[in-house]
Amino acid sequence: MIRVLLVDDQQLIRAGLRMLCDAEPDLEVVGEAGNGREAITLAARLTPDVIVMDIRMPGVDGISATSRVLAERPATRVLVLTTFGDDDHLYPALNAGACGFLLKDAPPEELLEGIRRAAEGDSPFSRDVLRRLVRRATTAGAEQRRPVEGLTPREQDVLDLVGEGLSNTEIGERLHIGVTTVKTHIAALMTKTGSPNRVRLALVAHRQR
Amino acid sequence: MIRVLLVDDQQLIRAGLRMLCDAEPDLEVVGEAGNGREAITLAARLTPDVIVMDIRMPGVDGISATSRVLAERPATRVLVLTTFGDDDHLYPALNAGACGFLLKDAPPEELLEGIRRAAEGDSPFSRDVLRRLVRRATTAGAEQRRPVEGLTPREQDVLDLVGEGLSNTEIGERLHIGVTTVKTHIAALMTKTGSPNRVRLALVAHRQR
DNA sequence: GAGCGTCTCCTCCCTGGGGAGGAGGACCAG
DNA sequence: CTGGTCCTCCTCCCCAGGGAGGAGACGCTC
Repeated sequence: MIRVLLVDDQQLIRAGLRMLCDAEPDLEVVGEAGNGREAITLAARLTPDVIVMDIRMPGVDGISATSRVLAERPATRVLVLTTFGDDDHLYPALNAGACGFLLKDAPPEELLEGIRRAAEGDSPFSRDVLRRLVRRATTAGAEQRRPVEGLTPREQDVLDLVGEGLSNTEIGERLHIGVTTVKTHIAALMTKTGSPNRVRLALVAHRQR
Repeated sequence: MIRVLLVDDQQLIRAGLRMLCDAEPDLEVVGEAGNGREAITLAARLTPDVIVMDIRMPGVDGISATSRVLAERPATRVLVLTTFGDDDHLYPALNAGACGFLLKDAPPEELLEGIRRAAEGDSPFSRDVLRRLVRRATTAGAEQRRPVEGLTPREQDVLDLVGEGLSNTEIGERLHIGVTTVKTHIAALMTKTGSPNRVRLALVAHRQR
């Protein structure tokens, strides 16, 4: 028997979710909360297995409520159920410790299955939320190394140090070369990378690593 | 009926997978490949719905084979099935266009369910692979905003544009303020953030977002 | 009203960044 | 040997960047 706490500011939605869960033999709705503050107190008192959590709520929102609840009882599974799957809500929710993220336009079976999977320790995500997650993880990983073709090894050294935020004299000292030499390399780097100023060059250095 | 192509260099595993799939009424194994090269040619000839792809193979590996296959037929669903769930394989595979990533130590039902979900356009992931994906996406997302205490809103505006690599005059034009005002804000930013020069300031801006 | 913080802008000054152009020495391939 | 690339360094020049210091205007709170 999976003990569920429903958190949503619209009682109509809460009622719908409760009916949905009550029809399942393995799900038991142990309580309802209309905002984040109620959710925190009810979670502490009722110790549910899974919390179905809305994000946009008056007062304490679902993100803060999630981190507060998990600070008290880390074993609780928080499943976010919200209308929009935008990144502004997704990543803060995951950072707060939510185990899954479903959209309200999903079919009811997906929610019920998501609650069960959450209770089992799995992480249920709606299809396009998962797609967004993958894209973020892969684009973050794709920017690992992009060699910026055509740089001489010495220019690469200088570029790295520019990316560290060093001045020309500091770069010269670090590489044991004169300041004018550093300037020469930097001039070459700027033309090669098409950077109009030093800060852009530093950004290129960062994008590259 | 879901048409499946099995790709793995060990024929014992291929045989096991084939037996597994043949026992299912909705799955049909249309072919087997022992390396990436075979996989590419067979995928073109057999046009399977789902390819179950191993990564470590002699000759052309599963990553390259995946991108080659998807370049020809983008609608193909490639489901990676491998022994180790390390990041070295995961992100290249996703970048290559794999739709899912399962581990070989998963229960057989998970694989069968994964093939069905892949065919439906979903993205099946093993539990700990998904956990790794979430962690990467969130740690990448955790660096969104770290407010750098004590900055006025206007200073924050200027800091953002410095981070973009704009010059003082460009910043002034963008914010509709004079260059000297920009200088004032930047001076404040440098003392507040402890940056000795503009590039370091830009790095602070980037670390913050 | 006094005080405070923020935004705006000013002047004076000077160093460092950045463009243009040249030059010598080391190395390697044709 | 010659031509090429790369690294090194030079001069001349200009201006954007950056420090110091002051000041007026607005809006807030006490």
